[in-house]
Amino acid sequence: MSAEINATAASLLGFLHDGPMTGWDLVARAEQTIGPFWSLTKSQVYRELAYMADHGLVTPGETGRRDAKPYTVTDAGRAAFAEWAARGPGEGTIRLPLLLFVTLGRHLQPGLLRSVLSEQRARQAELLKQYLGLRQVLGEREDTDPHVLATLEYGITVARATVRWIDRLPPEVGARETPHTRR
Amino acid sequence: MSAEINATAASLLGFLHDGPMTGWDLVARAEQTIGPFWSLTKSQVYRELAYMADHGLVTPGETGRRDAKPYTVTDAGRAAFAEWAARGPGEGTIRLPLLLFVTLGRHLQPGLLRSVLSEQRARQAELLKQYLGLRQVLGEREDTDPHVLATLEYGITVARATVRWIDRLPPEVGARETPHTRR
DNA sequence: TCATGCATGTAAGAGGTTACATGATTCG
DNA sequence: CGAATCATGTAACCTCTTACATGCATGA
Repeated sequence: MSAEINATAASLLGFLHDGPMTGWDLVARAEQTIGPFWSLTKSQVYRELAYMADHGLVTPGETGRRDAKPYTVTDAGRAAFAEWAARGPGEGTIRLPLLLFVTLGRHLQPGLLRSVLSEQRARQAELLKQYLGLRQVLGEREDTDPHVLATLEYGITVARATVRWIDRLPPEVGARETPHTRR
Repeated sequence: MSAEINATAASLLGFLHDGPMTGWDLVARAEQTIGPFWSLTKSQVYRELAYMADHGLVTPGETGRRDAKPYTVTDAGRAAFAEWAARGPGEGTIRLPLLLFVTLGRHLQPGLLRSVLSEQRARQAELLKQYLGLRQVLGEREDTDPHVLATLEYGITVARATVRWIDRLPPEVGARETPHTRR
């Protein structure tokens, strides 16, 4: 049994399966391939890399230009990754501030929820446009990993669903003092 | 300017706008009305209640049966809530382990991703069924807050979208060693 | 030479989870 | 009387964010 790792470390190990990378590379890679669904900061990355190096899951290579320190995944690292994967993705904690906002809409200043929703709609529509553009580009390349494309597809699906959800919200949502509030 | 509060405290304050509640009540209420999109634990609830009582945003009432201590929101509390609301919901950090899993699918044991996806599909379908039943029940009652209903509607929309997304995934997703992996 | 991008890290604090500990009340 | 539910809280730990600090390399 190898060292236990968390999902953050596992994501780094996963990326390292494609070859040695520096912390900086990893941040960029995560941002590009799964940014919208898996946030991580450089602080976390350097911490997890240090932890993993300590436990022999990765080995630092020679420092290249500009102090770049590439890490390579070891056999133990691959084993730890496989163990993490075998545990499955779990349910994960979901915290969507927008939904909290909507739920509490009854107690917000008149108009606030409405403006927040229209802003969100614009944001999601913009995101959708970007995703569609990206799909176009990636879809044309032959070396695109279908898994990455699938993630993108999820983004498209959800962005689209969110926009439609906002459009179909009843007019009472965002209105002040819905009947049942009175007591 | 009143004390700064975080989204967790704000959610509690929001719920308290409907009348005094104990920590226990708040946990239950959150679970019921927004559970799937806004997780919180009792540890957090008691911590935030203590903090807010300290800062005069809520006042504990007399201990009722079984040590139940109901909290009432104060004017300062309402002000703090309004300030939080004025800041808007922000973008929020999203971390969906399933999507990370899919992204890294190329490096998973053959079949693992496939089984994870089919399990997720079942889970989402089950969730969808529950949501639809709940909508039926809540929709018939006249005192249902349309905002709560709207949140539920989002759950339905996304669950449905997720199921369809899984159903439409190309066969390569979950398969071992897609062409571009070879180097 | 100066701004930008590459590159690594530390420190402090906020937020969130899990396990532990305790006790009252109700219902069967 | 015993199990389930109600009810509060603490302690330890993990994770994540933000701000700070440093320095090299490249290109305009």
